[in-house]
Amino acid sequence: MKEPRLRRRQSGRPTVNDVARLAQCSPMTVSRVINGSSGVREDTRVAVEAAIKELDYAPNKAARSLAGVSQIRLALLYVNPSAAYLTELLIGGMDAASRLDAHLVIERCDVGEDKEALINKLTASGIDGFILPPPLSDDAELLALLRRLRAHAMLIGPGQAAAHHGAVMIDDYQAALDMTKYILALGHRRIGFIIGNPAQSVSALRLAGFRDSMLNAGVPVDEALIQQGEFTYRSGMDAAAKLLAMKERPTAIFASNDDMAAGCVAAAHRMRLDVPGDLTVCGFDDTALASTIWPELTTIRQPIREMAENAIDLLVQGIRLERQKQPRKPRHVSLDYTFIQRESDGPPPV
Amino acid sequence: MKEPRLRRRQSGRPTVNDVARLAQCSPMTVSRVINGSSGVREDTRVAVEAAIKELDYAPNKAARSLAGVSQIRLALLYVNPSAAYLTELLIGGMDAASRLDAHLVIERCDVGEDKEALINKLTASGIDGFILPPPLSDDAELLALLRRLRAHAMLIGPGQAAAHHGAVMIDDYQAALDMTKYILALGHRRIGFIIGNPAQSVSALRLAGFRDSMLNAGVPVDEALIQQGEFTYRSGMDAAAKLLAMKERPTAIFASNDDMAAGCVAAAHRMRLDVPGDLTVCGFDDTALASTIWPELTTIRQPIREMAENAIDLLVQGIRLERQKQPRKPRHVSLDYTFIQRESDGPPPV
DNA sequence: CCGACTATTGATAGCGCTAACTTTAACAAA
DNA sequence: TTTGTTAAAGTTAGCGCTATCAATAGTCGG
Repeated sequence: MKEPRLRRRQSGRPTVNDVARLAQCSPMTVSRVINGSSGVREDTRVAVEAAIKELDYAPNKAARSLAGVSQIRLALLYVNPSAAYLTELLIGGMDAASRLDAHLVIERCDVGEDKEALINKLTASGIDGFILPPPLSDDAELLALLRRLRAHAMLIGPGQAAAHHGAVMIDDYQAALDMTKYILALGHRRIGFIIGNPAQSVSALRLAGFRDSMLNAGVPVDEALIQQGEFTYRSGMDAAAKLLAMKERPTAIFASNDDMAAGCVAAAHRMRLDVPGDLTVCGFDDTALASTIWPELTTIRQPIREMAENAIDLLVQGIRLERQKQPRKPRHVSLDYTFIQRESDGPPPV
Repeated sequence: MKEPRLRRRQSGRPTVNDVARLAQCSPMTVSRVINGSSGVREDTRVAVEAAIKELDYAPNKAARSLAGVSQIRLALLYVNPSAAYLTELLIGGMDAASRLDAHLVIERCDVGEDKEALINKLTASGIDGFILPPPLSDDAELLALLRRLRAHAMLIGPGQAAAHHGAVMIDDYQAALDMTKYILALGHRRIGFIIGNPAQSVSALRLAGFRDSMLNAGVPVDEALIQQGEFTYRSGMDAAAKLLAMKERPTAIFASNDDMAAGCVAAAHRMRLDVPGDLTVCGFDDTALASTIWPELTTIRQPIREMAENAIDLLVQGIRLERQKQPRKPRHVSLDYTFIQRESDGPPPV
């Protein structure tokens, strides 16, 4: 008679069998509960869930994937590796992906690139869904392409929610409204505004928020004080130079993002204007730059990390549902922004 | 008589069995070759390797990890989520980790935090190794702690290689030497230098590079032109303000990082000095800021992504070797930096 | 030339989970 | 009662890989 071989249970972790024993059912039933399949009586499900909780059981990922539960693979596309929000996006994304047991790949998608080829390559390599941060979330061509391919996609911070894709955003309009209201409350009346890159639809929203806030306050908008920028430092600096060269110059400038606001500060300094003594400057986004420069910028913070987490949650959920033959329905969520008051604002000079 | 069940081979991918059949051996032998175990005759190994290549076989990760090859888990610690290099570090790290089939977790390690508790928690949760970017790579206490715990760690860009941990770095001394040589070649003689945060040892290396380059060129160093900074924009601005207020002010300033260099530019602009017309400013690191502001900074680029990849490669290698009972020996590699010439330098004013 | 020994290779049995199929239970219809 | 029908739970058989042990071939001294 042979000796039985040595068991080689890997970790001390409980398995489906342990749970099954405790819940007095078969491992298969436990598996069904875990995967939320139908065909489990309510009381059985409760018993199994209790056992899972008691043992602090967590399914072994390798085993599931080996047994055929195909893993969800997501691609996070980016354009500019030094975009300030990318780090937070990655951290949030990786976190959510590992929590949901999805595989996340990061892929660069440059401006000039053949996007169709890239998407096809990724789809062919088994990518089930895409996360698109700005400015890709505003790339109509890309969105149309993804729609045509019936690919799952989740947009982060798009100006307007594309009906066919899910999206996670903040209320840019309301945030700009709030910021303007704040600047008005400081006593400013001549307020300059620098519009962002017109290709990104948040630019229009932020401008609308500014306009409506002025309107609400009954302060007429001097169109000369509204300058076009393109979200770059340089464009902010140039726009501010124009504004500050006017004979009746603004006492405050609200730039549609932090880079441009930093450019405003630089322009002001070149003209020997003190910020915030002679000029209030406010930004938008709370990127690293906002708290790097001096004075640190008063701005609006977007909860980037949380947005990434939400995007991945919803995307994974959507893909899982579709795999269970449920109809697809893109979800849109709006998260709260935060007003960050720092050192670049103050009352108008007397 | 029963019908045989449906096979459920998952993907079209070849398996060990396919390789074994082609190489005319058992799957076990294939496995041995894959894992580099000893005890396989040379000609057998060659045959198996050929078969692997022919079939373009890649082992199934889930199956291996299920079968007991324990996965390597690494933690990348960071302090400041908006540190400019973090994105590149993450991208490089994720890439390498997924290529090597290691699991990477990203963990924040704040300044005030109880590092011992954090490390213990991570170790307990099965982390096998740590990646430490600056400034953690210079945190003597943390390094000593890791050494005490006999944890694997890989430092990124530390000033001096800790003997007990591996490290990936560039030659900061040589880079500073090169930059200084470049500034000298432009014709500058009165060159200001802003030292970085003294707690990070790269600061001393960069200073030494500057000094030696001046020495080599036979240009005496005016100690008044060497100012202490702390790697922040504000400190760079203040230091530059002092330098530029001198009656015989420098015609060039070499700041030990980009944030400080950006501060220098701001200080110069406030004094109505043109950069580079009246003042040359050079930075170090090529962070996003360097190409955000105007004028864009001439600086030194560190190959951050590549450094992260190397760090993970070496760390995984070290851990694998130790698991095969080989002695541990920390490896240090030095990668090439790049000199990036942009718009912030020029000949001294006449 | 034989047994002891070593270097290779092979056979077997899982790792933890789930797809596919079978059985049992439960109940309505005939 | 018998039979059909369906819901719920159980059985079986792997997924692709490797640890462990068994077998085989080759080596060497006596």
